Order: sequence, then C-alpha cells, then structure tokens
Amino acid sequence: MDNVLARKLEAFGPLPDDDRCLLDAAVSSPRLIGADEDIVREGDPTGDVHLVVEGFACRYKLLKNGDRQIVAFLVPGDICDMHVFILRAMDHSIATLSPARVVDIPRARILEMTERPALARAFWWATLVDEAILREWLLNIGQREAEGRIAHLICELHARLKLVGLADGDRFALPITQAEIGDALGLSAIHVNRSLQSLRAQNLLTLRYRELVILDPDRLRTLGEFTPNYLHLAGGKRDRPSEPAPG
Amino acid sequence: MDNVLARKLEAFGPLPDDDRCLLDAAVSSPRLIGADEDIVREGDPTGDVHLVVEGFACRYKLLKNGDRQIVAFLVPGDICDMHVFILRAMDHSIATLSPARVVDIPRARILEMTERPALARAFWWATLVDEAILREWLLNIGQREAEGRIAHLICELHARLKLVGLADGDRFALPITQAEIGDALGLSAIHVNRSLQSLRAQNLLTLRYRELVILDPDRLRTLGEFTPNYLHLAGGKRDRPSEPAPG
DNA sequence: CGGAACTTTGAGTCACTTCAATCGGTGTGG
DNA sequence: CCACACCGATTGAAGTGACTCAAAGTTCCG
Repeated sequence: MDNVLARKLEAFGPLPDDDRCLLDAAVSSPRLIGADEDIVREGDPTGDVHLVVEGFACRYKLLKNGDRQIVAFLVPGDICDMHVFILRAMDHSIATLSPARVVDIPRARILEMTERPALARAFWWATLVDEAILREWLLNIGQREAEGRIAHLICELHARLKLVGLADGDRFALPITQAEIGDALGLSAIHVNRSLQSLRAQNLLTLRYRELVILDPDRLRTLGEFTPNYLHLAGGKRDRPSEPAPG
Repeated sequence: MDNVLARKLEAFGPLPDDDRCLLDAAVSSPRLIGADEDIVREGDPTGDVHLVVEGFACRYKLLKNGDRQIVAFLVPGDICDMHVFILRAMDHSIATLSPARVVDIPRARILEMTERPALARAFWWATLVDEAILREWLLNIGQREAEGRIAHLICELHARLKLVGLADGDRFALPITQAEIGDALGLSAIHVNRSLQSLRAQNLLTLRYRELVILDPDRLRTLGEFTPNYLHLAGGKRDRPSEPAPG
C-alpha cells in the first residue's frame, strides 16, 4: 500500500531510503474514526502529532453563535500539528469530515525524524505550504465571488489529491457536504448549492454521490484564477547548492 | 531598549544575553523606505529575510482585476520571511503602508542565529503565531460582519503593538487608510468608512489623524469576539503545565 | 494657494442570506 | 417489505449587508 505521507513529502524532494523507512514506521497502524468526530479541540493542551492517512478532516474555529469557519481541509498525507513542540494549547479544533484513518505520532518519534536533514526540510516545507494555503484562502474568501471561490477550492483540492495519488485523472472523491464547503468558503449552504448548479450548467464540473468530476479544467482554473504556485511543488529541486538543514 | 525584535521574541520566553546581542547586531542599520513601496514581489526568487523595525507594512496578493487582499499586517518586530531557506519563489508580495524602516538580514546571519536553541525556538514560535493569525483572519472574514471584523482587527493590532511597546494605553498609531483596512478585511473602503462611523457612534473608538483610541476595550472585544489565545503569548513559561483560571 | 489623497455622503443595485418547504436517498425497526 | 425518520440537496420568496457609482467635503503638503 502507498505511504501517503512519503508520497506527499517527496513532492518536495527525494528522500533517502532510510528516511522513507522511518515514515513507513510512523504511518503504520492508523486508527479508524467515524465522520464528524473531533480529533482535537480548541484549548486542549498540545499532545501527539496527528496525520490523516485516509478520508477527509478539517481544522475549524467556532463563533459564539455557532457559526463555523473551516480554516483548512486535511486530506491524506496532511500532518495536523507540527507546532506541538512550541505551543501549549490548540487555538483551533480538528475534526473528521468523513470516516477517516488517523495516526497519532508521539513527539519523540517526530523529534527522531527531524534529526534527519532531508526529513526536517520536508516537514518544514509542508508547514510553509500550509501557511501559503491559508494566505490563498484569505484571498479567495476576501475577494472572489461565490462561483470563483468554489472553482478555486476544487482546483486546489484536485492538485493536492493528485499529489498523493488520490485523483483519477480529473475525477476524485469529495466526501463532504455542501454545508461544509460553505463553512470553508464563508458561504451559506444554500448559496453553495446554487453556485454549484451554475457551475454544472456551465459544464465545468459534476458533483454527485460524493464524487467530483472536472469537465473543463481550463475554464475552471480560469474562473477561480487558480495558479498552483503557492503549493510550492518541486521546491526541492534546487540546482544551486542549498543550505544544509539546521541540526 | 528599542530593539523591537528582541522585545517581541521575549514575549515567548527570556533570551540569553548573548542571543540578545545577536539580535541587536542584526537589527542595526535599517534602511528607510517610503510609503506604498514594494519590498518583495510575488514571483521573486527568495533572498534576504526582511524585518520591519518601524512603520507598517503588509503582505498582499492581487487578483487580475486589480483587487487586492492584504493577508497580513507587518508591524515593528515582525519578520517578513522566514521561509527563505526552503521555498524558491515568493507566493505573495510585501509592501510598506507607511514610511518604514526595514532591515535586510542575510541568510547566513539567520542561520547563525538559529544555531542558538533559544533563538531557534523563538523564531519558530513567531512563525507559528503568524500562521495562527492567518487562521483567525479567515474566521474574521468568513464569518463576522463588517463591524465585528473591524473590532477584531483593532483588538489584534492593539495586542500586537502593546507587545513591542508601541501602544500608549488604549491608544496607538495606525498609519493606514480606510481603503487598506478594507483590503485586509474583504470590505469596500466605503463600507469600512460607514462601519467606523457606527463604531464611533457607539463610543467604542476614535480614529483620526492616523491615531486610534479605544474608548471601550471591553465592548470592543465583545463585539469582535476577540480572545488573544491565538497569539500564544507567554508560551515559553512552561513551569506550570495547567492554565490558571482567573475568572 | 492649489492639487492630491483620503474621508464622507447619498442613491441605487446586487450578491448573498434567512426562512420555509419539498424532494430524494438511505438506514432502521416493526 | 414497508413505514418512518434522518440527512442532504434543492427550490422559492423575501430581506439585507455590502457594493458600485458619483460627488462633495477634508486634510495634507509642496
């Protein structure tokens, strides 16, 4: 079976076999979680690092009136919390969106991995990409109208899922509800619904039974003004000598 | 006394004298930049690390139609780009909002500093707080209405400026335009204007001649649902594992 | 003093929201 | 095997927060 974590991290640069073994060990024996269950809650003291191996999860924050903002989608290969070593409490919650397999990696194991320069750099890369995605989402929500937001989100998820081998051409599983898409994009579920219908009417995509098919990738990218530069793929292929990782 | 970087980093935890000397050296001889000038542009190859010593700057992204989203405000003490070591190109631009003093720190100097454990942890903390701020902004823009957004932003800036000694009680310099506030909050300048008038009418704050005065901190915090937990202050004081419950 | 930049005001419009049903698929228990 | 319940998707209608356009008032500054 594929190691989604290794697969993702190697998008940054190749890893030594030893490092990949470490990753394989870390990802073994995931636990199964049902849909809509919290993995960590805001305010919790930081503990293990979590990794999604299968299914969808999200980071989210709540308002007092119950409104929810999803601030990140976590797909297989995504590490939930690298900041465990520095911060004391969670400033957001993490929950599954679909049934999922999650691995709890003890701090010690992470520390062991960060001794390896290539892994340390790869983890750092993943963290920086997460941050870049946040900036892109801010642009998405702050400036684009509903159809563009949805188009952009779908292009991003497509790119990220392709990275870990979870897209079949222009088709991928999207096991989340329209309400959840709304929570991520700052839109009401109803408006997400109507916008999706418009996208379908334009023959840009199909979304049924939790499966999304991109019918016209070019026009969808154009509509969402999607450019994948912020995902910083192939960042490790530096031709000129790079600084060694600290350590 | 006026090393804003040291001041900010010590909000995380005390630094050895040697480390503080390193910071002092790094912050010396800043260059002066006028308002509204780009420091780095999206697409540029990564180079030096930049640090704002005085004045306001921002990270921003543009849409094809010219719409701008400010994805972060950079105030004195804020490091612009710690990710220089990993990523090859900028995925966003950085510009001054007011006249500013900026230091360009060469990679080598940063590497030297990250050899010191306390400094390395402090830099990591700063990076993680930046990320937490992005999540909070996403919540702000995605879920709150205009007045709440503005209230929240002002509370955050107040907290961050206090950290580096740039707030005089509930009063601080805010050298940016209403249009720029709008670009940060996903609102039109006109709507920012009307919302500010409403906040003034409620006797929550004053904003004139680029000086902001918070008249009623409690009600402003309530309106913006502001809680500073995401700024992760005092994260370094790890002797007590549990948080005190002061109220 | 004049001009540029910023703020303020007014009026009309639109994107998105809320409320209120309805429809459809799926799972459960009788 | 059907009745019921539940959840998610869909539809309709009405309301509103925020936008655009246009213009006037202020402040800043050479």
